[in-house]
Amino acid sequence: MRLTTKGRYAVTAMLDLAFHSQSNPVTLTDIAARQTISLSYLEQLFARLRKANMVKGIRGPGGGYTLSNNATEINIADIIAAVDEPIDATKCGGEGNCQNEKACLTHDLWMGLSIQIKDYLKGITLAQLIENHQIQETAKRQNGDTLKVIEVHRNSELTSNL
Amino acid sequence: MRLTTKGRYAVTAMLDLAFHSQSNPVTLTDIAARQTISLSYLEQLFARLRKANMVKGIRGPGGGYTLSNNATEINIADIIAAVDEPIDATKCGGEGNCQNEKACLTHDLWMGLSIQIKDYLKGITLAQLIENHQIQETAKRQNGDTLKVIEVHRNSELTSNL
DNA sequence: ATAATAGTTGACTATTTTAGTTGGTTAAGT
DNA sequence: ACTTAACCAACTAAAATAGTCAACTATTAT
Repeated sequence: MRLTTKGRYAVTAMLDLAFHSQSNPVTLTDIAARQTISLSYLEQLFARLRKANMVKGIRGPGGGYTLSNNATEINIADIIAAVDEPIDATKCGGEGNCQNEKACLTHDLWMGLSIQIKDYLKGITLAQLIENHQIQETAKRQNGDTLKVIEVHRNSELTSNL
Repeated sequence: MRLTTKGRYAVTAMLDLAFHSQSNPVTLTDIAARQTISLSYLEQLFARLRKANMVKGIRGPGGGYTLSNNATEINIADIIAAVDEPIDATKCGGEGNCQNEKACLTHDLWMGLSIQIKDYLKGITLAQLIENHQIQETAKRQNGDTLKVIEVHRNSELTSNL
């Protein structure tokens, strides 16, 4: 699992799409303008998203893109995986043909962590992000807190969960 | 929070260090050989890790690097942050001087997610990764399962936690 | 003292990825 | 027909990643 600006663009664009494609398809031109991403770069990203069957393109006037599935079905890990082709991560070819066991050990550890991160992002959907945000917005309005609204998440269950 | 091969190298090297620097300092040459990372690239990474006060360099014969703190005190997010200078993520300068509220909205959402990921990685220490791995190793020996040992983590608490 | 070890520094290079550009073709609506 | 907007491919610029080279400095063993 890699997490680069490319993936961020994709997630941002998908979020934008989830927001605005409730009734009508959304054009890439609109997303490009709103999110300040170049149209052609968006085209590249959406070519991959379409291949991964996450969005549907509708041609012609009034066309644009819509989500293939409900926003509750689309998780962040899949979006990132769609645009960001994966890297092998293990130098030793994947299935440890590495002589020294200890050499592979840390690769192995990283792989484990990588899977954890992926699982974590798999558990977050577009719908959750949006809904969560709205909850925060109302909370913000209620107590007038300007910042650190999001800083709530404590991962105390992690150890027990591993 | 970004997650690139650079960060992976850093985490891998730190894991290697945590393993081997129990009694004696570990040289970058050793780590380079074990993890197949070029020595000079490691030097660059460790220059940053040292500045971030995560490792101590010991000069002269028998020298090398040791962890500055106990492996239980070192979390993954800090390692990555040390080598991977952060990007702004928001086009609108950070403190939303963006005219259209909706334009900022998705940036905002991404930022929220980014913080979540960071918090998540902050909760994982080198010691946990190693310990966790050993548990899995014994489990692997016990029931002879070759693969998908790590695939345990389910994030059902996520929604409630947000 | 001196040699060996090993960290420290900086400049430089190659490769890859990211981001954007240009210039089209194809499908659908009016 | 004409417009709109997806779709497609090749190409380019800029940045990040990964690695190289060479000189230098601090430490310690002999």
